[in-house]
Parts: sequence; structure tokens; C-alpha cells
Amino acid sequence: MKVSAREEYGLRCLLQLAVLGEGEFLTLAQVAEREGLSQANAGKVMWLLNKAGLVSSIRGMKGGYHLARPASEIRLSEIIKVLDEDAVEGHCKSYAGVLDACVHTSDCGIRSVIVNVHEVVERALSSITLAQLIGTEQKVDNMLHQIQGLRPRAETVGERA
Amino acid sequence: MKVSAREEYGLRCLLQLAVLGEGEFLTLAQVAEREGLSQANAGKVMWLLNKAGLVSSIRGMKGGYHLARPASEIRLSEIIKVLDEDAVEGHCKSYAGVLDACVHTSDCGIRSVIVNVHEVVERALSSITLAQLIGTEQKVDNMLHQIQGLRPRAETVGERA
DNA sequence: GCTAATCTTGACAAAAAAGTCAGGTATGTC
DNA sequence: GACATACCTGACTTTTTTGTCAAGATTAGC
Repeated sequence: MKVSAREEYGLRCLLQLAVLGEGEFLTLAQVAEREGLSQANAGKVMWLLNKAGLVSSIRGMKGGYHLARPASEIRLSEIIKVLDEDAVEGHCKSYAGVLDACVHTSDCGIRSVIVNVHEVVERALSSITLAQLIGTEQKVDNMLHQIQGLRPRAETVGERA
Repeated sequence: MKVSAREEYGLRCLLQLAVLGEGEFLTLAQVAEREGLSQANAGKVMWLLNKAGLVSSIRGMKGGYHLARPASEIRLSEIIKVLDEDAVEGHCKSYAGVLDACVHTSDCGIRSVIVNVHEVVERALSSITLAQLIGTEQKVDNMLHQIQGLRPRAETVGERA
């Protein structure tokens, strides 16, 4: 269970755009430079984000990128969804072993777990907006700890099957 | 954010062992067959699980694998941790772009998110035992919906514990 | 002890993900 | 309208992950 390069870079590039003021732009070269990425690589990520409608691009001289919507209206769940393609849907199709289809296609307890875990993540990420990631790590971390969905509940775990 | 092949196969192989009665074994060939995996591939996964102390193996004729502990005492978080290596720790090291180290090593709001999301997942998985995955998908799914850590809270903003 | 069944393990091969390159297209400036 | 800037996009290369192979090691049964 790990975050892919695409997801990581995508988030970071978006965050660069998020700190811009109204009407400001960043060129691809600037985004790449600020994130320590090659221009080619950053370009690919930005293309994905553009295609998904998260950023808008302006071509030609004086061109560049900016967020398509205010950072406060972009939830991380949406970003990850774009950069992740179909992590959940493709799952059972990918891991079929030597067979054409997974042995457990009809009935699979693990699928439940996968789906539920993805829902947990989705819920957590949907409670955070891009705007909330602006600031120091300490500040962001404090903010995250105050979000309901990210905190543990009182420890009433159901130990019955 | 996706579940790797190792994680998926590992979980499935463990679940095969979990349904066995006391003192029963499965050979590698049996595990592989039941999961639709090649013996070589299943062998590698079982080797990992063995090395991590989740299963015990018996070599030689009449050998095989069984869980090292009762399924009710093995939490999914532990399994994933074994099969995942260091997803969190290695994160910032992996995605440095063209540079030697990530641009944001000293202060990074995204790192907070990554860490927190992993904690959310860890918490969710630690509330599920291998034993709870035995049964039909429907039953497992119902069970998961009753676990506190996996459900959304009531939308009571401001309530502090 | 010999044999057959079984796990162990390191080297290799294939596939997927990540990253680069180069040529194409659009647009502002002069 | 020529040129410079900058985004777009498909082909290619490298790296990582996944999967296979084959030889070695261990034990039960005879």
C-alpha cells in the first residue's frame, strides 16, 4: 500500500500552484524547478492534471499553469483519483496469478477488505483540501490532527466475528 | 495508492492457512493451486511470511505450512507491514525527482498527509484479524461495516474526546 | 543409507512503472 | 509574418516490481 510517484508529484505540483495569488501563473519550467523534477516529467504530470480539469493551461509565450478552481475547493481525494486511475477497479483483474481470472472472483473476503480500506482512505482524503496544505509541516500536521475523519475513535473495536 | 501483488497474494495464502484445523498443514503446491499461483511465486511469498514469523514451515516429506499463531491473533496491519517493507519510511527517499534528495526534506506539508493517511490505513487494518476474513464475502463485508475504525463518524463537528 | 517429497534461495526473465527525448502546436511580441 | 516562448504528445529508455527457473537442503519412509 504505497503512494506512487505520479500521486506524489501531482500533489506537489498542485501545491505550487495553490500558493499563487489571483491571476498568477507558473510555467512548466518553473514548476519543474521548484519541485526538483525534470521538465519532461513534470510536463507529463501537468498534462494529466490538465486533462482532468484540475489545472488550466495557457499556451504560447506568457503561458503557464494555474489552478482551475480555488485551492479551497479541491479535495485531495479528487486529486488522487485522477492520478491513480482505477486502483480499486483494476485490483482483482491484476492479481490473477497464472490464471485468466482470480480464483476468488465470485466470492472473496479479501476484496471486501481492499474495498473498505480504499473507502477509508478516500474518506480521509476527502476531508482535506489543497488549501489546507499550505503552510509549514508543523501547521499542516496540527490541522490534520483536528480533522474528525483522521482521528481514532474511542477504542471500541468489535472483536466478534 | 494501491495494494501490491505481494500484499494481495500474501493475504490470500495466509487466509488459506487460516481455515485449516488444528494440526493441519498445506504444502506449497496446495497453497499455490488453491490460489491459482505458480508454485515458484507462491513459494517466494511463503518464504517472506515464514521469515517474518507469521507462518511456520516444516521441511521434508510430510512438510508444509501452517500459521505460527491462531488466526484470531494475527492482525492485518501486521501482515501488510511484512509484505510492504517500508512504504512510509522510503517514501521521501524515492520521489526526489532529478535531485539527490527531495526538495522539501526540511519542511513538507505533503509528508504530513502521507504519514497521516498511512496511519489511517494502519489503524483500519489493525482492527481486523485474519480470522475475521473467514467466510463469505457478504459476511465479511457485514462484519467490516460493524467495526468502528472503518466507519465514518457521525457528522458532529467540534466534539472532542 | 537411499529415495521421494518438500521447503529454501539466489540468479535470471518478463512486465509494468517511471522518466527522458524530440518533434509538434499554439500564441504573444516585434 | 517571423521568431521566441511555452504547452502537447507519442516514442523510447531506464528502473522497479513481478514472476520463473533451477539447483540446494531437509526430512519421512523404506
